[in-house]
Formats: sequence, C-alpha cells, structure tokens
Amino acid sequence: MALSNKKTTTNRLRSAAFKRVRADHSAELAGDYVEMIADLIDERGEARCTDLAMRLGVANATTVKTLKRLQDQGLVTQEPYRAIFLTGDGWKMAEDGRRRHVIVEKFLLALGVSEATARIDAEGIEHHVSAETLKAMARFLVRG
Amino acid sequence: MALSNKKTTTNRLRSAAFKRVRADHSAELAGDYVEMIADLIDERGEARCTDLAMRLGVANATTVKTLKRLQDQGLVTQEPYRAIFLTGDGWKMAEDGRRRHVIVEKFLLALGVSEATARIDAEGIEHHVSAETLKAMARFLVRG
DNA sequence: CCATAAGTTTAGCATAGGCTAAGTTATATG
DNA sequence: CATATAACTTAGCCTATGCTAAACTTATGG
Repeated sequence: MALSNKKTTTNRLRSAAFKRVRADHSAELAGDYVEMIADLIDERGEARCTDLAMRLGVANATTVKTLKRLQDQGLVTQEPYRAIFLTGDGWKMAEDGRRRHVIVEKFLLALGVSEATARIDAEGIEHHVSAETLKAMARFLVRG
Repeated sequence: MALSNKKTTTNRLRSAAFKRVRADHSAELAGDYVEMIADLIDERGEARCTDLAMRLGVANATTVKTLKRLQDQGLVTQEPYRAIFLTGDGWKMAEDGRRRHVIVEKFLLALGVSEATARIDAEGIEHHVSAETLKAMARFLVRG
C-alpha cells in the first residue's frame, strides 16, 4: 500500500511535466499566429492570410482554418475578404510572445550560439520556457 | 522584381524555423515514449502500457495506439498481451534523448532555476535544442 | 466597364493524438 | 482450479493541424 501510494505520487509528478508540454503545444500555434499578425500590422499596416501562410510555410487554406479558431478564442477579428485585426487579448498575447522571443534569442546568442541557430532554436524553445526560467535567462543577460 | 525576390527569400528563411518546430513536434512524442520505455526496462525489467499511460498522464488506449505507430516506425516490438521491447533504433533514440535531457536539465539548474522548474521546462525544451545549442549548454556546464 | 490576376473561402481528405466504453486475455488468490 | 482483478485491445468518437482543388470576391489595368 505504501509502495503503491508512493508510486502513484511519483507518476503524478512525472506526468505533470508531460501535461504541461501538451498544454504548451496547443497554445503555441495561437501564439505564433498573433505574434506574426502583430508584426505584419506594424510592418505594413495590415495582415493578410497570404502573408501569414508564406511566413509560416503552410498552405493558405490552413491559415484560414486556424484563424477561425483564433476568432472563436477571441484573439482576432476578421470580416470576410478583409484584413485581420487583433483584439485586446490578441495584442497582449503577441506582446508577451515577442518579449519571450527576444529574451530567449538574445540568451542563446550570449551563450555563444550562431545567429541562424539562435533564431531557429528560439522559435521552438520560447513556448516551453516558464516564467522562472525566463527570468534566469534575463538575469544571465544582464550579468553576463 | 528585386523587392519581390527579397521578400520571398526572407519568408522562406523565416518559415524554415516554423517548419523545424513542426517537424520537432512529430518526433517529440516518439522520443518521449522510447525514453520512458527504456527507463522502465532499466528500472523494473519490462515496460507495460499501463506504466507508460500513468507516467505520461494519458489514457491507456492512447498509449496502445501510439505504440502501434512506433512499431510501424520500427522503434519498438510487441506481442499481444506482452511487454514492450525497443529495437536497435529505439535504443539509439532513447539514449540520445536521455543525453539531451540530462544536459538541458543540468544546464537549467546551473542557470539558477529550481529543481521542479528545471524538470518541467527541460521536458519541453529538450526536443527543440539543436546540436549546436546543446554543445553550447555543455560548454557552459564545464566552464561554469 | 470588363477581363484577369490575386487573394479568400469552402469542401473534402488525411494523420496525429486525445478520450470513453466495452470486450478479451492473463494472472493471482482463495 | 475457478474466478476475480488487473492489464490489454478494439471500436468509435473528437479536435487540431496539415493538404489540394475548386469556387468565389476584390482589385486593377486596359
């Protein structure tokens, strides 16, 4: 009984990490989209599906479907055949994503990683970095 | 024309990072499974679906379905109602995963992150760290 | 003002990775 | 050794995320 309880507890703790990873993954796409939409709006005043598709490297129809989900989640607004806009929540998420992205990428560069690798790895890593780790990275950047 | 070409090139480079992330994700689950199967075999001599399900925090039937895919990919072997074994490729992937995992987790600890956070974040990060970044992390561990 | 190009949407398909419920096999125990 | 429990499998469902092909809308340039 004692052993069984201990086992259960251990597995619960262990599985928590995987649950977090799965949760991160479903949030990840939304984050990438809003971040990119924010970039496009800043760069050229508006965001269109085609640009998103090109930058993400997916088919046009895929972005359309995803945008519908983001709309349901209250992150973007869109009229048929019109540009895409971010809601307040969308902007908040985009800003947050950019902040993390910048810190992670700079951190990798400071660690001695090449620019190309830092860019690619940051994209994958940024969504799995907790607030605590992000803070540690920022600290490292300041202290060197 | 010049502008259009430049734009296309920029987007191609940008989209490469996202393509990598998507590819990483599909490899990730396989990596987690074989790593965990290897752990179970080392710890208790055999790996069973139930243990995998508990540790991963998913339903039993989910692991069964995933194992079928892993079998198709030549990573594991399994007879009905029997324990799970790793193929040569499976062991190789598991060893590789453990190596990465250990480095990333130790690195986070060295960075000043708490044990609990290091464990959780390492699980998410390890699959998105390129060979170059991994090497940089290992260097950091040695040099301090 | 109309033809065409470019962009957007819809429809339909596939795969991965979750779930529950119900059925089957192995094993441990009285 | 019979049966209860635990482990495993099957079936069927769902959502997310990708794709192609075809239809539709908007914008533009003669």
